[in-house]
Amino acid sequence: MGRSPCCEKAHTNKGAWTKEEDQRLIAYIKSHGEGCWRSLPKAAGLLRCGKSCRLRWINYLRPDLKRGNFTEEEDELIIKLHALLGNKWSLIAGRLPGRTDNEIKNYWNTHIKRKLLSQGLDPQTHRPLQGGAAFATPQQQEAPTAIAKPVNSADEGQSCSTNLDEDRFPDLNLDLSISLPCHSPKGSPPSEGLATTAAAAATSRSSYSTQPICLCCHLGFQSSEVCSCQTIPNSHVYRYIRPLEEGQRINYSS
DNA sequence: AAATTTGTCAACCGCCCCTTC
DNA sequence: AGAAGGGGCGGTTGACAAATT
Repeated sequence: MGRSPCCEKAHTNKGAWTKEEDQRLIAYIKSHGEGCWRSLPKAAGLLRCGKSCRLRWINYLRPDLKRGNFTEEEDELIIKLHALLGNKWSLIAGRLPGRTDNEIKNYWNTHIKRKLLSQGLDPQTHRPLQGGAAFATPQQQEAPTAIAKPVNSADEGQSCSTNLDEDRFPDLNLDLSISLPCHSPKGSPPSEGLATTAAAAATSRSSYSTQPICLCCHLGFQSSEVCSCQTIPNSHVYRYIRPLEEGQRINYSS
């Protein structure tokens, strides 16, 4: 019994994608859209596993990808989001438009981990390593005992914010009970946008709150260019983060 | 210049969750 | 209600490039 394999492995290519395969995949998705990944390879004339096609598209071929080096602002956002969410790369990626979970995961493992270690921080817990007093971000340096507790499976979807956390980490609200507005007119779902879908998914099992929540504000970016919650006329519309324009920087000054 | 080490990142693997029947 | 299928996620691997010896 058991499950059938996701594809016929004997007749599929593996390894690096060729330009021709890329072109085939792009052309197919352009004309048919993203659909059933399982049947896509055959339909597109590709000798690839459907999962492989999906991964290639999402991580490399998608037109809205940002590419290029991570900015300092993105660094800080990743660190803060990781402190909140743990290794939930897809959720973190959802707050960084143009970045993929794979890209962020790689970046974390190759750069940020080392950066945190050099600052005397445990990359997993964000707590100071033995006897260390260093902190990850300039803002965190202002709260030398602040510790962000990563979400674990037990408390995922529940509020993890405490008064103690708020005292320790004034600029980083750890309340993860981000949720859909229960008073949303006609029960309309959160609006479009990359950033909203992940958040909605992350909270789909949690209780509903009555206040719209801006993740930017929660992460201490409320006065930055990134945060546009103040300017959104419809308070029912969730815009956790606005994509940075090319070369745009977050203004930390408050 | 060649050999070795280290770093980076695209891609794969296996598991889990959600949806459908 | 439960099994099966499909998509998505996180961890890991391996190929390649760059740096060092």
